[in-house]
Amino acid sequence: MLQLTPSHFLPPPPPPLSPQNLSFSLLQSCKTLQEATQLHALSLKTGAFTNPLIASRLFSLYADPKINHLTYARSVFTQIQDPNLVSWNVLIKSHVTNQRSHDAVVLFRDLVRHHAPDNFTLPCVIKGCARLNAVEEGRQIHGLGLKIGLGLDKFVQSSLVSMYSKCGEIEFARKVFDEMRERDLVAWNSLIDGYARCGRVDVAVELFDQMEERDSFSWTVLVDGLSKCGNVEKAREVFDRMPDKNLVSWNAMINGYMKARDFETARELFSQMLTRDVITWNSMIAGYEFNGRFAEALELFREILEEDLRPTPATLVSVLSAVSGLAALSKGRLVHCVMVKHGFELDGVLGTSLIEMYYKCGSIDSAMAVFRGIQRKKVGHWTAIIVGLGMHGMADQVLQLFLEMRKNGMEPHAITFVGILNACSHAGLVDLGRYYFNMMIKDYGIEPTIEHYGCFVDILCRAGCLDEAKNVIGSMPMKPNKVIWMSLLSGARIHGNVEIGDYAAQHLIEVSPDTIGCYVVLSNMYAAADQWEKVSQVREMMKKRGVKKDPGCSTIEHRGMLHEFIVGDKSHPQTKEIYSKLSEVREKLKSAGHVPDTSQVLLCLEDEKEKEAELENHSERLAIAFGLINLEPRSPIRIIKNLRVCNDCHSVTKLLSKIYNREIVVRDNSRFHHFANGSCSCKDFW
DNA sequence: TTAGGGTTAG
Repeated sequence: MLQLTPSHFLPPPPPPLSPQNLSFSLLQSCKTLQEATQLHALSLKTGAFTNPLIASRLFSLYADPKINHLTYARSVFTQIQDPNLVSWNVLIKSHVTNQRSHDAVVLFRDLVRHHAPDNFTLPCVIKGCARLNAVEEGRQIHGLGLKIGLGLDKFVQSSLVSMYSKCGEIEFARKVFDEMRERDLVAWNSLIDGYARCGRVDVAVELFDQMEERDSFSWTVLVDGLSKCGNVEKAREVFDRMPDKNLVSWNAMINGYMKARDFETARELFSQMLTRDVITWNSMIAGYEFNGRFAEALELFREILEEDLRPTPATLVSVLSAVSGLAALSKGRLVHCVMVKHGFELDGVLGTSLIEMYYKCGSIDSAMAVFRGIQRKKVGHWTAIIVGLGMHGMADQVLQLFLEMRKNGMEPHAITFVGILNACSHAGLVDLGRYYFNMMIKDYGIEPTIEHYGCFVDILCRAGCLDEAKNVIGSMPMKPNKVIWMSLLSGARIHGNVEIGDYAAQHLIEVSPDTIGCYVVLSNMYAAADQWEKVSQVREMMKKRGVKKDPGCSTIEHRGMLHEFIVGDKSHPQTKEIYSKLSEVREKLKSAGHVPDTSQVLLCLEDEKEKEAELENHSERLAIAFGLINLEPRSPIRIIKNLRVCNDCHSVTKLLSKIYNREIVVRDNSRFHHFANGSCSCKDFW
């Protein structure tokens, strides 16, 4: 709080106490936002605000890094009559420092209508271009700088070296660097960073060795550059030689080890660190998450909370993604609580992450609730919920939301259409799929990517339009990938077209000989067509190539713990109860008239009884039995499976949802199935 | 009245 002491009112020697003098004197001593707003109010009350100098000083105060209130700064700026170049520079700089580089560049365009920019303006806006990766705009500003005689200013030049380096235009960076009359450390460091970023580590090291003087940045950019290029050993050598290791270089090393999947060494460095910042924690968490080590990521998040550190949005993005990977819904709800407690806004990327976490954990209702609660929804939020509903097979709602989205003036982008096409595919909507595929191209001018083709081909294959699918594949401007051939193969299996199945399998094995799914589906297709000799051939091929079928694995969460079951598992402490539940299930299914569908049993079991027994031990059955035993009677049973659900498990789960009057949600390797009251949301297309 | 340009996660 600003203390209004008598000296503020009676400054010696006594000039006349005009509102201007009062304000100038107070503005100089002002340090906090509260003081600034008090002065702002005072200047409005006394009329001092109408003086452009007072208004400019007040504006600079709001933009000052210590106060940094961009909204107020902008608002005051608009009220300054003819703001001078200094005020413009301050405004642009504060936008760049507040991650609003796009606005900074737009403001720069306004500025040049009123003033010639100076050697303060250009480095700022060039940095903004670098942040945006807007090399073309940067190049134009470079040209402008040359035109107005700022081409040899060392700040302008080194900002250009940095901008070109960050945008991957290393030759231009080098050119500017070579033209510099006075190359200081900043210019050298930027260039080394540029060479390291584009993978030319040898040049980076050479430049580093040539330097007469180095500072901590020089060492750090080299350590980081080497780490990023996957040369973690060399990075460690430089790091070990580094005289005063700073926090950034430790963090860079951690990232290097994480990238190299050397978790032990990353962890070792982490525990050796005497001081850590939030980036250290984020690097560890993101590293674990990126490499699929979700439980370790969540464990570190728990430690962050225990140490009373404030997570950042970057922390939460990684953590939510780790939660999704494990489908640990209750942990996800806890993270959501932490976000609410710390007052994180959901208007940006965090809203998207939260929506994704919920639908990937099987709770589309919570995903929808988050979506509805976001005040200023952006395209990313609409897209996330559309993709989520699509994965949950809720095509009607997808199409309804798509309409709503467009009514709200939102322009769908390429991924929105991936979500829509995916929904059409899961719901078997072949005509609508064609309609939206064409709408995307004609109405929105979006070039279909391989993902769009993947969905579209899948739509056609599921609906049995196999010849049309084959034609679309032939007309694609890019090489079909394994997803596309896999769709055709699966479609051929579902619709019993062995000829097209053979054709698809041939291409699939060519593109991706290690795709296990290919052999499984192919084998299932031959099995269903009673071509057992071919089934054996496929098995031989798998053996020869060393391809093994991943064992089916299902997980279920109970009281914050994840329980994992593999096919035929007998390791769970509740095994006895689980198998006795399975016997009960078998009886109930039998009385409901269920006949086991053994057509997809890959094992060459001669005996029908053996085949049936194999099905009964499928991992999701064990998980469902566990859920029936342990979960509250009315709570949904949510299961995550690593493979595609087999035909028989699908029919069984439908029946069980009716027999036990339970909602069962199964996430397989590509989508969700909501089983309730004897039917599934996928309408038996999957 | 600005005090510039260079490093780590996402």
